Amino acid sequence: MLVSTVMELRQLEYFVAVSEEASFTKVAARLFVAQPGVSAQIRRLEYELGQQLLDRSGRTVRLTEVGTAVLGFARRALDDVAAMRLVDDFTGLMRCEWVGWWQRLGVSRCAGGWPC
Amino acid sequence: MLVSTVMELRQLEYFVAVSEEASFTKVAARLFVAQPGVSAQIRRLEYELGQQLLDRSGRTVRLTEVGTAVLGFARRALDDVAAMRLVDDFTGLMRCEWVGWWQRLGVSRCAGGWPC
DNA sequence: TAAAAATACTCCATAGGTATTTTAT
DNA sequence: ATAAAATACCTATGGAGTATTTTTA
Repeated sequence: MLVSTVMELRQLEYFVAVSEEASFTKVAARLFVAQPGVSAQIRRLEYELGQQLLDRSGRTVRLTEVGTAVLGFARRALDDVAAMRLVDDFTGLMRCEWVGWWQRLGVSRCAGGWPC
Repeated sequence: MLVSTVMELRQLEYFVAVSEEASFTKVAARLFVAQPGVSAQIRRLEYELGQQLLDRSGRTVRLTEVGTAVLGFARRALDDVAAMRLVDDFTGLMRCEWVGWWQRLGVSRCAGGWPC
């Protein structure tokens, strides 16, 4: 029984992945973790938000209305974390060559203040 | 000795708080946790990013150049998570009355596609 | 009946607390 | 000397794995 939880980035990663794969099992394989772990983490995320994000009835997993809205913010949060990892060790500026690579992945937002 | 870590939202919260309070001890008091926990979490964050975010030499804690850059993305990630919690249970749309409150806190970005 | 998700359970990593030491002014 | 951060140590929570059951088309 769930009592209290603290949202974790891992939960957002799993949720975003499931929204793409439409399958807990496939996500588990893709992320090299066990399927029950994916189920448990996403369940905790839903519990913390107090809302059902995924519709598990039916053979394929589908996003709920709420899940669709939450997904956008989850992606943005993960994008921010990804950008955080691209800060240059020395200058504190974004590494432009990496930003290019990063943008090719479809990340659309620009942090502003970049030297590029 | 640190071996492997997974970034957590708690670490970002602590880091942002320390950047505001300029003190591990004050943040611990403000967040109702013990000071060594704050130290440990921020140390893990620095370890994972491979970069020093805070300058602890001197009486007051100061952001490094890198820390300043990372701080912006940490704030954005936490803003995204905050927005995630404002998705309406039923409609999947942002609760506008809450967005107003939220914006008053100084959160500047707009998710787009809001009904308001 | 076959697939996929949920549940039961066990174990171990680690987050956090208390106590103490180190460091810097 | 004092205040703040780091370190040491201990405990307990919970994250992840394996095995199994439930559910749905």
